[in-house]
Amino acid sequence: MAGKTKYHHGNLREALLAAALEILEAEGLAQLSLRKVSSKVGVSHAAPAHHFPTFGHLLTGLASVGYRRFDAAMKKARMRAARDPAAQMRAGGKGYLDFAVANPALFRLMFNATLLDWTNVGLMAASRPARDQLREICAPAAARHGLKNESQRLELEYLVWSQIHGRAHLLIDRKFAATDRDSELGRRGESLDLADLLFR
Amino acid sequence: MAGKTKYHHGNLREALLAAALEILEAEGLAQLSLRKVSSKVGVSHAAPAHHFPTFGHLLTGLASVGYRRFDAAMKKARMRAARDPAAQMRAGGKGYLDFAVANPALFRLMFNATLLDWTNVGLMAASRPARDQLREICAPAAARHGLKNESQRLELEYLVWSQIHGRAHLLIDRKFAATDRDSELGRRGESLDLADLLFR
DNA sequence: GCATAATCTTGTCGCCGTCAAGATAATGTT
DNA sequence: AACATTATCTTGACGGCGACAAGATTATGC
Repeated sequence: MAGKTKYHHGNLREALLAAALEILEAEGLAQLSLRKVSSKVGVSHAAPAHHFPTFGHLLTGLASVGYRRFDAAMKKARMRAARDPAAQMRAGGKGYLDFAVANPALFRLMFNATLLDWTNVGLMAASRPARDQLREICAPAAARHGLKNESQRLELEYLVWSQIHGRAHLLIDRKFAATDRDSELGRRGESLDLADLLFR
Repeated sequence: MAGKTKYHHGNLREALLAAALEILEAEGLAQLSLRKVSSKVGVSHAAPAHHFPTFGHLLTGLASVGYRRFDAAMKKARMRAARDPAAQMRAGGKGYLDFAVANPALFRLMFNATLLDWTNVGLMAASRPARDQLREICAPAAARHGLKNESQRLELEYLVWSQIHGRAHLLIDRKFAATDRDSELGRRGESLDLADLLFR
């Protein structure tokens, strides 16, 4: 089943995704191509067609893998943290940032609406758990501020999400001063923290 | 000087940038190509080479144009607003979001570190004024919170910047519920605002 | 008026995504 | 067990792409 010189690969779809992920983070999205992925896996240039009809389908598959790892990174960070609301919010943010810094090209891809097919059921399913975690993290803060209607609760989620999402983007796009990046000052937030402002 | 059938175009560099901007927002970055821009302007496929040696140089030129308009959008929004610190912060954010929503593809390009040459002096110069506005907007809040050292002041700027930058990205990547996008609820922040938290 | 440089065109190359047609292997049916 | 059907992979081709080279045309400076 895992032979080398077989006409049928046996696990081509996953092999293509793995190879594509390596190329994506090593060389960037602009250097990612179906033909390069194919040759890395050892199949012909047209082999991916049956598993990924177009290049866009491959990107959507990559994003699905990314969202599962993204969700896992946040869950892991939160489990290591204390259970109080502020600590959970900070831990979720830390997992968010750690993932983005470790997989910058994948992170950009996952949040680029123009490159992905968001009608794809696999992508929708893969991205839902991370979104649910955001809701869990924000629920205590919403209660703390007495937000009752759904729209107010949503707006708080947008505030928290925006802050951490923007920090992730600015970090991977090198918009923070080098000294702060290296000392993780821009990564964690020392002097002023959104969780501080929300829970004080 | 503005003749039609001249061997020398006369203003090719600006014409290429203008055509590229149209294609970028109309069809997206993935559909932007030197050859398409060339044919839109009416020159040969190799004409841009002297003004933009590679495709990356064209993107860097586009980003420079973008940063100038970006700075102007924020300045305009702030001039229309009241002079108190909270109003100035909200107005700057509104200009930020308006620009991103009006030019989503350009906005993504401007903040994608992997696609641009940030050693380019034109790009550095074009991007500086917008960064300076962020400092102006945050200065009153830093004083309000008694932040003295440079690193604390910087960290506050990162907090404010991250929040608005993340909101811009999430907006253009359609991460906010449709009802909220349409009613501009996700765009402005009704129930909870970072300026509220900082200046209350 | 002439040399020099700047600008644009034509032609070519290899890489790309995509499609078509055919080869090979796995699966299901009897 | 034999056979048909389907899934999977290969080879070949097409046009579009960025980049480079060589030559044509125009502007600039002496």
